Amino acid sequence: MVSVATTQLDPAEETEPVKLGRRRDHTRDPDILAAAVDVLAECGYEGMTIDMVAARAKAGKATLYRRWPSKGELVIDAVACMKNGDLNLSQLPDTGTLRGDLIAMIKPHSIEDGEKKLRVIAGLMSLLAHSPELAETARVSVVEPRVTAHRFLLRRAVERGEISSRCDIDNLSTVTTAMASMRILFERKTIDREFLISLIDGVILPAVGLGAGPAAGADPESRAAGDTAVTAR
Amino acid sequence: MVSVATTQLDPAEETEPVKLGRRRDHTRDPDILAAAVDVLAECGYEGMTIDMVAARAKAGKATLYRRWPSKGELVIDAVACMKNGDLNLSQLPDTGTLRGDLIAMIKPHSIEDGEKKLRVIAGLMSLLAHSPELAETARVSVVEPRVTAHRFLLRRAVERGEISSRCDIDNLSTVTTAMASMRILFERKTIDREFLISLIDGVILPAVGLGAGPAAGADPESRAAGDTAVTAR
DNA sequence: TATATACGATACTGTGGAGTTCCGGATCTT
DNA sequence: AAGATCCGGAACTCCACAGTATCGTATATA
Repeated sequence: MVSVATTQLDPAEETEPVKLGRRRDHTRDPDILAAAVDVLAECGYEGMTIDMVAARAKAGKATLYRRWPSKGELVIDAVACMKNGDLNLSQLPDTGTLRGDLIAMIKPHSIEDGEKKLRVIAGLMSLLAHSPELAETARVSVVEPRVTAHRFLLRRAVERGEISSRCDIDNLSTVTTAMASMRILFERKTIDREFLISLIDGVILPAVGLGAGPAAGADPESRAAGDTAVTAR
Repeated sequence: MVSVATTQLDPAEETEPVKLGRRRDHTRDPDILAAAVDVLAECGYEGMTIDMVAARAKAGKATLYRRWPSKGELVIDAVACMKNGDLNLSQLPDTGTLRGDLIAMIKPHSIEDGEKKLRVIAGLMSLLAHSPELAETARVSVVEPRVTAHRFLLRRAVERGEISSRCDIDNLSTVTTAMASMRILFERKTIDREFLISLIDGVILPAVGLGAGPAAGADPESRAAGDTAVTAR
């Protein structure tokens, strides 16, 4: 993480207080980091070169090195800036039923966003083992928000009395993200609405005792009523 | 994949039928591949050098290049040779109950083996996106055997009448592997017996309608009876 | 306007690793 | 025994990329 102090007028600071001449244009930092994320998603950490990032950001290579001391630091900042996805605040859906909430979380943009982030993580997976800092940054940016969202919905279902408090909320709130990661990273398939609904109806809901019959899960069309009503967009 | 034809006496073959002099010692191939797997698990694909592998296998660098045309081909063979784990044949446990079977699958050696394989996969994750061949080899070597084993146990439970045929066997047989992968790759924790049992009792069994009460899963100690009896070793 | 700095572009340096070549010694076939 | 081939080891070439330096230009402060 690089300290992005801009104009820094603190008088009690180092011996170089005031800067003359042209100022560094920090409004371009997000573009550079976004370019880095793009290249990371396509090429991985080792395949990514500083020239690629500079070219995609329409910036000079030297400019990047003026702002980040090394490729590694740039990548850490790039991964950290992925955190701001779509489900940041708890303005999560509240449909009154757990199934309605889970279905309402399925949004094309969120899927696309998640797939890209997973591709980025895949590209620097080999670094995670040797860089705990990067590993934690990646976890916080990619998996933690999704797991937290699911945990929130499950806890609300408990408070609502819809499901038992004895449910294994910690594990269940991780299932969807884990299964989606597996599908993208290992099976090289994409995530679609049908797959996510099969997880909800075949794993999550049966596991909390909300299966259609006892231990059901097949025939998801039979309950499409509460589905399409909620999932506009 | 390199063709490991050794003595090749087929008379209808190319114009160079018989080899004179010292023969290539193919009994050392497994050692070299095992060394490659070790280095891969520790350093990842980009961090692995041919010299590392040669040194660990106590072989010469030139020897490796006599047998594999490139680093990439060596890695593909190394990943493929990981397939022979412990649960290869269907000599899986048969305890009479699904829970007993799942618990009996928890063996320290299997866990250790799985963790190492996942570390290998993590190290070449960035290649999987651009090399479908390697991706498929990795999937077949690491995830497919475990998912297949779970699917086998679940189907047997269906045939036994223990669980409903409407269970989502495809998804449920993937859950444990997906959750374990997530835990190792993202959370950097290790897999232990307690975690796997929490998956069985908190996710799998409730999802197939075998929860203690409806939608239970906590308090795994309350059913330790069928547990320790089965899991010797 | 004068000065100082940031900018994009390009050329340059240094390094690490893939792949090759050569060597003396060992091992096989005939 | 003799020739052919393999072995481990080490030196070598080649190249891609991280990081630096330079230059002409653009834009800020004073």
